[in-house]
Amino acid sequence: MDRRSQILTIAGHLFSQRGYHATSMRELARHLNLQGGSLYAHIQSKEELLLEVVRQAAERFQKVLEELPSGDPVTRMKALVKGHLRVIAEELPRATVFFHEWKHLSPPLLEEAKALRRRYEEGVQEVIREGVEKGVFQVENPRLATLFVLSALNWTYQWYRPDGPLSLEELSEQYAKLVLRALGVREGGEDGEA
Amino acid sequence: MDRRSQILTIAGHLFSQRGYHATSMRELARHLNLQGGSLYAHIQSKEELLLEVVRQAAERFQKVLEELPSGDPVTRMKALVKGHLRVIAEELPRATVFFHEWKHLSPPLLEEAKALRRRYEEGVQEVIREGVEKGVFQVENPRLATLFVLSALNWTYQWYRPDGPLSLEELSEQYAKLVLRALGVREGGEDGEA
DNA sequence: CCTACCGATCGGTAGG
DNA sequence: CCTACCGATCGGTAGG
Repeated sequence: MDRRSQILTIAGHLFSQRGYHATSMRELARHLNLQGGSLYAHIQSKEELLLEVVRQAAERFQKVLEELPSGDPVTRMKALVKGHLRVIAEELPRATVFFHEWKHLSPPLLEEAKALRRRYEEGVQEVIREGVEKGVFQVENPRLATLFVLSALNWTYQWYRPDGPLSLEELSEQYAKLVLRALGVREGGEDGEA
Repeated sequence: MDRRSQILTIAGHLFSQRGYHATSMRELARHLNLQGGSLYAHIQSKEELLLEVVRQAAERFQKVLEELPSGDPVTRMKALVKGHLRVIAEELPRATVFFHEWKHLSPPLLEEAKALRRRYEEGVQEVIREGVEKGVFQVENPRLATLFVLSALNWTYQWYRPDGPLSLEELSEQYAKLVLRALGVREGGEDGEA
């Protein structure tokens, strides 16, 4: 891992824990055994650092959408829920920055962050819309259903901890069931009762 | 509204928009036509201000729990969803601070904020647990179901805007249906189809 | 990657 | 509630 990647990783940790504005460049430098000013040999500005972390997270989430299995909407939705939760589990700091700290970017860079988030949300919306069109999902308002699902998914970064009581596998299995039920899918997938 | 209440209201707006650390006391003072130092005639510290805003929001959310109708779990859950969304609609800045900015408090005050949030979350959990015990809600893991519902509810402050396409009434009606379905309640409440 | 520094701004206080 | 101020810290740069 080159120096710049190291900086990005530590910046992700600090931004997610303390928040963007509460993290100073000197503090970041200290974690890398550098002097404050030395950071600027590798990066342009604090804000560029924030955007870069957002980009890394966006890439991971986007990959989940791209690697979704083709097939019936239930299978796709399950894979989406599991993939989303896996990214959060594996990339908690970056995911946190993606969900929150992006707001502290200012106009030129802010637009890119918004676009990255919008792109992902539209991907989720597409999966749901497909299911509705095929009559598999039964919801009155697909847009609202999407917001509901995104809300349930996104907020998980607030409470999910890798060392929690539920394994990622169990968690995402059950979470997928809850999502599918909300979307009006009648019980009885591959594996039985509810 | 006395001066202190005004300060708290504007602080809520600024903290929710720019974030706690990105809001300076001078900026807050400017919005109140004061000099920076004059704020300290009414408050003790910036951090006390943050906690106070959290307290105000917590009070509103807690009131929703206290005023829940007694009766069957479905009715109670519906009222909870509607009440929660109404607080977010009516108190968006304070709600935002309650959901996010509280993290920037430090240890003595932080504990109180955590306790306020925990109390509300346990209230929600109780409503769900009741429904499960009475056999009205059908979920494998009540704790996880609670986290799911809280996630769906809490994240709404991120996208709900009072001037959006859906009225609060329509929104919360449909949101309640999605929540109830996720909790395994079969269709057909007071008002028909899905 | 360090040393040394820049101007700006921060939260908060004293004294009136 | 204002004026005037405190020490600390901020993001970033020059020059090596």
